[in-house]
Amino acid sequence: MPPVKIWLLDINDEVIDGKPEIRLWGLDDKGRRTLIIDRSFLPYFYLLLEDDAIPEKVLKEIDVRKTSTPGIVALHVVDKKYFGKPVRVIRVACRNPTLVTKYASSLGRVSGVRDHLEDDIRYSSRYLIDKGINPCGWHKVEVEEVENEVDAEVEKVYLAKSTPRVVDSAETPRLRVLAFSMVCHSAKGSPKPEKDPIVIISSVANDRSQQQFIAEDHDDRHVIESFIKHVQDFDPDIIVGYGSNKQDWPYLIERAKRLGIKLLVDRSGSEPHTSLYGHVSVTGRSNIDLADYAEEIREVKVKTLENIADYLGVTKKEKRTKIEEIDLSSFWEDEEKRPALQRYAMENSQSILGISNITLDFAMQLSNLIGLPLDHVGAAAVGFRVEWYLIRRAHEIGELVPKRTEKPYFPYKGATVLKPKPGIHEKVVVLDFSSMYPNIMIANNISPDTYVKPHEPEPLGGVNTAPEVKHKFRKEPPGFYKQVLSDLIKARNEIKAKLKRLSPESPQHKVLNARELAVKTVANASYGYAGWVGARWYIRPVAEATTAWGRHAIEHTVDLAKKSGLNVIYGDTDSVFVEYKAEEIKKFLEAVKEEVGLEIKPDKVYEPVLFTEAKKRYAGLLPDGRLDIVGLEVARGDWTESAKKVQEGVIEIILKERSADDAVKFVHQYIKNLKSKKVPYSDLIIWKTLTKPIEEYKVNAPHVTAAKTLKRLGWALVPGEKIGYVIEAGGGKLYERAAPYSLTTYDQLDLKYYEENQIIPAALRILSIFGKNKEDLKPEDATQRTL
DNA sequence: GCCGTATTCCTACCG
DNA sequence: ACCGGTAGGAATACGGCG
Repeated sequence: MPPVKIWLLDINDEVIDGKPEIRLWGLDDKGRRTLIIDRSFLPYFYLLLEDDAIPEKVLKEIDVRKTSTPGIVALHVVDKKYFGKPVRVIRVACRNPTLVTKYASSLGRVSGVRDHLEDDIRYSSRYLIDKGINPCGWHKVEVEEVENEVDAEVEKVYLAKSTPRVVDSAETPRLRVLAFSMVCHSAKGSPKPEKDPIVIISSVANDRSQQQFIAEDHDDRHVIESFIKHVQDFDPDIIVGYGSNKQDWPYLIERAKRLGIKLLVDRSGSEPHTSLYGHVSVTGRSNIDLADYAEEIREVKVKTLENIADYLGVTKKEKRTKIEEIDLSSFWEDEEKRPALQRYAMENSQSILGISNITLDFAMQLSNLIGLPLDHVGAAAVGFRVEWYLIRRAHEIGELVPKRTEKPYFPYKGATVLKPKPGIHEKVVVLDFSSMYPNIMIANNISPDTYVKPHEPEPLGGVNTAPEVKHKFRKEPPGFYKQVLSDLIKARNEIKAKLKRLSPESPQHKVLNARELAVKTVANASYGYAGWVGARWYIRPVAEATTAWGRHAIEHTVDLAKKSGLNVIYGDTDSVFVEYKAEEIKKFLEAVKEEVGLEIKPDKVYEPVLFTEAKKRYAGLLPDGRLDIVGLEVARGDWTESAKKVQEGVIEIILKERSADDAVKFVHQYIKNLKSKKVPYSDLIIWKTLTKPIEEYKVNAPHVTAAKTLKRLGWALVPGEKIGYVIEAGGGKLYERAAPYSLTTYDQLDLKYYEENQIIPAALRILSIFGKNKEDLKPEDATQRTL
C-alpha cells in the first residue's frame, strides 16, 4: 500500500508482553484520526569509557555479567563527542524501556566505564529524537494496515514498516477543539474533591456546539458521566482549559475515583494521568492548559481567565456575567441566582475557546520547533524548552547529552545599566543591538564545547578571550551554541522576509507569525539558559563571558556616541538613548558596526521622554501620540489602579501639555474624588503574589495577613497565587489592617492610606522633578480652609 | 522604652 | 526550575539615650 501521511498530535509508548512499542497519534491527509504503531525501535543508553580504556575489554566485562543483564539486545562501540571532545562510547540496546535505568547504573560500575549517559531520556522522547520526528508536523510512513486490536478510538490503525520521514508542509489539519471549565461547590472555602461535588461542567467546541452538565442536588455522578460521554462523542483532538492541569483535571480524576467512575476520555481506553512537567496526559489527544501561555503575557498582571480574555478581546467585557470566586457557592445554592452561575460557567468556556483560537498557532509552532509534544511544550518551563531544543540539535551533530547534576551556585556579573540624565528630553532615539547575547555568543564562538580552561594549552586555531573575566574560547571549529544560534537567527530572518511578502490576512501569515515568535522565544532565552545552574550544559564561564562582552560592547558604544557628538541620555544592557541628530546618528551607526562588530539599529523615537534619577524607569511620548511607560508604577501590578491612573494622568499632562501646575490640579481633583468615594472599590485593591507557603515568611506583610485570613476561612492558598487586599481604617501597623478585598466593604477602607501611600507617592515620582512636594499635592479641602 | 536610621525582606520590574 | 541589575515599600534590627 502507498505510504501514509500523518500529522503528529500525540505520542506514547507501551510495553506489551515485554515488548515495547511506540504509538503515533494524529490525522492523515484525508482528515482521518490515525494511529501508527512502531514496534521496530529499541531503547538504549551509552556507556562513556575512560580515556585509556580498551572498548573490547569493557565489552568482555559486560559479557561476563550477562546473567544479571539478560535484557541486553545489542552492544555497539560508537564514536561520539562529549563537550566537543571525540569520545568512544558503548551503545547498550535493551529489550524494553524499564531496563534502561537499572542496567545503566549497574554497568556504570564496570571497570573502564567512566559514566552512563542518556539513560535519563524517556523511550518515547528517544524515538522522536532519533527519528527526527516533529510534533505538529507532517510525516510520511510506509505501513501496513492492521486490525484495531488495541481498541484505539481512531479510524485507521497501521503498523509502521519504515522510519517516518518529515514532509515539509506548513498546513495544519482541521482539528476538533473542545474547551471546558468546571464549577465545584463547597459550603465553606475551597472545594475539596474528597467531599465537594462538581456541580457544573461547561464545554464549548470549535464547531460552535455547547454543552452544559448540571448536578441534581449535589450529586455529580451524572455530571461526570455525561461529560465523559460528550468527550467520546465529540472526539476532540485538542482539549483546552484554563488552569486545567493544576485544578480541573486533578479534581475530576479524584472525583471519578471516589465515585468509582472510569474517566475514559482518551483514545486508548485508559485514564488521564499527570506526566512530565506537571501536565495531564490524555492519550491520543492533546490536553492543553492555556494558563501556561497566559504566563507569557506581561501586560496582564493578575492572570485570571477574565483578565486574559479581556486583554485578548475574545469576549465582550460589558456583557459578561461577573461572579467573585468567593461567591460561587452562594450562587449555586440560590435558585434565583443559579441561572447567572450557569451563564458564568458557559461564558468561561467560551473565553477559553476564544483564547485557544489565538494561542494554538503559537503553541503548535513552538512544539514543532522544539520537538516536545504539544501537550508538553506549554507546561515545560523556559529552561526546559531551550534544553529540549538543544538535545535534539545535539543528536544531529553527534554530541552526547550531559546528565543533569547538582552544581554549586556562584553569582556572576551581569549587564551594565547607565545612569539616566533626569528631566525632559525633547527628541530622543533608542538604538539597540538586535539579539545582543546570541550574536555575542556567535561572534566569539562562546559555547560549552569551545571553552578552554585556564591551564589547558591553547588550541592551534587560537582563542577569543573575554574582556575583564578573561575566559577563553577556541575560535575553531564552530561550537554547539554557535551552530544552533546562527540557525535560529537565520531562520528568523527568513521568516521575516517571507512575512513581508504575504498579506496579513492570509492563513500562512498567521502560521509564520507564530513561527517567528517561537523562534524568537528560544533564541532570547538561550543566554539565560547558559547561566542556569540547573542546565545540563551549564558552564559558568559561558554565561560570564557573554555578559562581559556585552558590557564591553555597550561601554564602547557610549564612547563612540560621544565621539560622534551625540548626547547619551540613558542605556540598559543592549541599548543607548541618544538625542535625535540624523547626520551624527548615521555616522555613529557605521562606527559601531565597524568597531564594536555588532549591529545596532534605531528602534523607538520619543518626543519627548522623561527620566527621574532612577534607572529602568521612564516615560516617553511616541510619534503617534501613545505613551510608553517603562518600569514606573503604571507598569507594575503591585500598585492600586487608583495610583496608576493618577500617575498616568500626570505623565500625560506633563508630556503633552507641559504643565506641572495642571498636573497638580489633576491630582487634587482625583484625591477629592477619592475622599467623596467616587473612586471605584476595585481601583483600591492591591495585588501581590504569595511567593512561598505562608509559614515560611520571616516578616509580617500585608498580603500575608490577607492570605492568612483567607486560609482561616478554608481557602487553600498555594505559592504563585495573587492575593488581592485592601487597607482598612483603624490603628496599628499596616499589616494588621490588611484584609482580603472580597471580605471588606468600602466604608471600612482607610482612604488616608490610599491618598498618602498610593496616590501621592505615584504622582510625586514624576512631579518631584518639577519641584513639587507632598504638601503641594494635597487638595485644600473644606476642613483645612475653616482652620 | 522611645526615636530615628540602617538593614533586611519582599515583590516586581528591565533587558 | 532562566540570568543579573534595579527600585521601592514595609518590617525589623540597631544604636543612642541617664
